Amino acid sequence: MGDDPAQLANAFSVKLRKFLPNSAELLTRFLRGQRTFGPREEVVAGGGSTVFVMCVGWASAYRLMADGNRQIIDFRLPGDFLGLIGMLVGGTEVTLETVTDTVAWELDRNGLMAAMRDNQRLTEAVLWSLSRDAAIVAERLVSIGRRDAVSRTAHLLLELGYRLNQVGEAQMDSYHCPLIQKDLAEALGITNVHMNRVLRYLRQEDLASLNGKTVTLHNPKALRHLAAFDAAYLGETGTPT
Amino acid sequence: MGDDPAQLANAFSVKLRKFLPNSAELLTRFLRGQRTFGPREEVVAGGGSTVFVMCVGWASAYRLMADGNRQIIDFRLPGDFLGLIGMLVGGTEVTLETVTDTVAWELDRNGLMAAMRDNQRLTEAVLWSLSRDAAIVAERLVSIGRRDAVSRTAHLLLELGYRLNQVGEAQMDSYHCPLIQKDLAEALGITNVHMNRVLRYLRQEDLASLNGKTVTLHNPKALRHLAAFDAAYLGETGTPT
DNA sequence: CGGGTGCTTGAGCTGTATCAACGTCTGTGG
DNA sequence: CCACAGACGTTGATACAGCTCAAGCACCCG
Repeated sequence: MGDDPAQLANAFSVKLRKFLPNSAELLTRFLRGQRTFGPREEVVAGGGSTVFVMCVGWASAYRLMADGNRQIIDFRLPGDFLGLIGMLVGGTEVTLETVTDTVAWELDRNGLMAAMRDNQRLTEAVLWSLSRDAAIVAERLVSIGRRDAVSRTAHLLLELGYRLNQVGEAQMDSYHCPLIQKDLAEALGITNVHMNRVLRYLRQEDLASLNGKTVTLHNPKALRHLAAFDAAYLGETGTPT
Repeated sequence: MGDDPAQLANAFSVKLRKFLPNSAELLTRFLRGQRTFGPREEVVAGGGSTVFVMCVGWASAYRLMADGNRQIIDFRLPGDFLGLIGMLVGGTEVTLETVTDTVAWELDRNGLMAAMRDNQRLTEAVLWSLSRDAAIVAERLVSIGRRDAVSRTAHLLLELGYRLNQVGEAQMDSYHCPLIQKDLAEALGITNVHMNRVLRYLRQEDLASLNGKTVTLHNPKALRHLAAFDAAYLGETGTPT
């Protein structure tokens, strides 16, 4: 999957298909333009207030602390909105940065708001996306608050797999993951050194491994049990993996 | 604050006044009824899919873990929606429970969705509320992920003060807080024993205290510095406290 | 006045952080 | 083709924030 233009908004369409049968076509109406970013590049609006839709690549939303530490709030995958939370509540001090080469659509905020007035399904799609994003953040909050580092890691690896699967970018028990150990650590509230030890443990126990940008879930069932993972918050109905 | 009917939806009106000049009147159209709950009572929909708006009292949204531990995701105050996140993404495994005696309005989900079609301002108000709720959860995620227990606590006490202040339920540097130490601990990802020690520290350093259901911020400036608190994510513009 | 609920404190333990070093891969320029 | 630099991964030793277990205290209410 890559720079095939026909596929650019595919993830978005797939993700929101139950709300918006013709979502990609619809977005075109208030599209400001298609933007491309290199890896580890900050994503900023071209001017005025905008929202992005991820087409290709991974990004992260994070908070930079005064001491230089980062807390990654969420990873953004193809089909996800970027900057939706900050669209209405300003000054949230959250930075958006790509992980990989990225292609995104830049949407006009006012155009989007106006279109929502005419299209009930679009309104539901945006509300649903926002709710789902909030649910994902809440789930990570639960992880960091009440699960140990191993369970947290298992939970995140499963979540990413499910989310990629929902937009057709994951095989059964493995997927491409461009994150480095430091990224995972910063998302899970632990240090990169400890992240390394946790990954070693998961590898030794034959549960999961991250090798050469590929995550392999060697024992998804045990992982789900270990992390008490329930995909309902992602809008899942069944259990694909 | 209390059982004055005219004031019931006051907090909601105040909070959303920049979007909805006549919010309370508007909600009446798809109001299912007014519900009252005792303290520590689970809030469940009367039937069908509904959303609540808090009028009087405090509540919490939490996840119950398999081992009996709780992670409180957010406290819900007067003027806040209750169950908005779970409205569209089903089965999120989040329980809603009151802290105090509570009065809430129960709204019909479909009525709300329909009203949003006709009223752009209502759409913005709901989106804004959802965004703000998400921002609050994200902020707590940052706290738990990258701040120590003392800073986390300071941050939460400040946040609650600001949020209450926004709906006219907090004095300058103190407010009524019905939470017990265990509640705070469960929101901050620490144990109640440690919460106790943290509160003692804050008291000894003359920073803040929780005494007899009253939070007093003895040194708000130092607290804000300690927690690197910036109220922007709450939709603040200035600094009221 | 007894029991429950919440608060407080102590002692010891553990999961994770910190600090520091070394290994390994990859791309780059001489 | 080698040498080098830089980024990432790995490992060990030690420190400490916060957890667990346990006990006692203070208050409120029936």
